[in-house]
Amino acid sequence: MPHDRTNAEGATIAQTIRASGRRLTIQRSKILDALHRLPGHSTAEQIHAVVSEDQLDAEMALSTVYRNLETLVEMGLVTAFADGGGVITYEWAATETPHHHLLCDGCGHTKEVEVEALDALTVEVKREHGFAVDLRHMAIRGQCARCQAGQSK
Amino acid sequence: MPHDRTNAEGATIAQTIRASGRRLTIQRSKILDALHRLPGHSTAEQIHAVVSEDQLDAEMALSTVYRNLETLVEMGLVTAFADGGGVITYEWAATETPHHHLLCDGCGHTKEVEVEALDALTVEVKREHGFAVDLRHMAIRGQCARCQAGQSK
DNA sequence: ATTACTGCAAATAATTTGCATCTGG
DNA sequence: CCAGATGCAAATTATTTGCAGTAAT
Repeated sequence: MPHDRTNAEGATIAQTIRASGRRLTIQRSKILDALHRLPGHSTAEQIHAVVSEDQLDAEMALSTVYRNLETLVEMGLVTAFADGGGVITYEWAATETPHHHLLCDGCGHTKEVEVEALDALTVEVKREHGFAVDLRHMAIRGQCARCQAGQSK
Repeated sequence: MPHDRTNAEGATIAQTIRASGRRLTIQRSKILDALHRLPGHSTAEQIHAVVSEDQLDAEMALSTVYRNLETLVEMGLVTAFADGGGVITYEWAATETPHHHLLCDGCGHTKEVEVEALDALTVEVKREHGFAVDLRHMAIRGQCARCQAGQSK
């Protein structure tokens, strides 16, 4: 079902997983596939839905999705991101284009953008505090243009 | 018990609250007091604890704390901030010095800092996307110096 | 054969909500 | 007096965990 994807080091994901003493189960494979196919950030529920879509075999347990996501994050294959509402979203780490999130407090909408100033920020924070910023998790909150105009709460 | 604090517009908090058709109850007053006294970001539980400290009268319900915090956020007197773990922290909005949060994904520690590059970021995002960044909610995630060195997960 | 992984159901944790009662203005 | 606020307990939501059975290597 998953067709030999490769990671940053050129090894297949399957190899990477087995090399860490873990197993490539059907469910893990499906989750990997879903993550790879889904565009942006997805919740565990969404991933579970996608995975349960091709309902040829039995539905997988939600807890299995959670456990796998945790494992994959641990392995660095997936990144987790908690936006402003106790909901965690996951994303395939190899997604090439780094992007950032404008999160509107007014309407709740999210927009993904590239922000040059973040490079400067990364450098500054590293120099001043020795802290290595992970831009993939950067949520920029505020008010979108629309919400600033009409205070449409 | 609370001694006529004033908000940005110079009106007393009490006036501001009443003007919005709300009432200044004893519990609201205590919560306001706690928020004002507490230094940084506090969870609902922490605020509840502080408020229940001066145990002269009955303990207030946790739900009352939550409801009040929601109301105060709505009124703009308090800001809410969700860091990376489904936990919301609240803070008195009038806290003068704007600061930002370095959130280490390794050890989970938070450090508050000032980052100049964020001013540039604010300008850029506003110009390019018309989005008004709210720096009070800016969480910068990554790895602190310690965790980068020894990968003490 | 091991032992990691899965499913299921029950357990948490944080926050929300329904409702009868109380109280500030 | 009466709408907004409170207390309490039950309900949600998102996620985690224990355990016995299943399957990947």
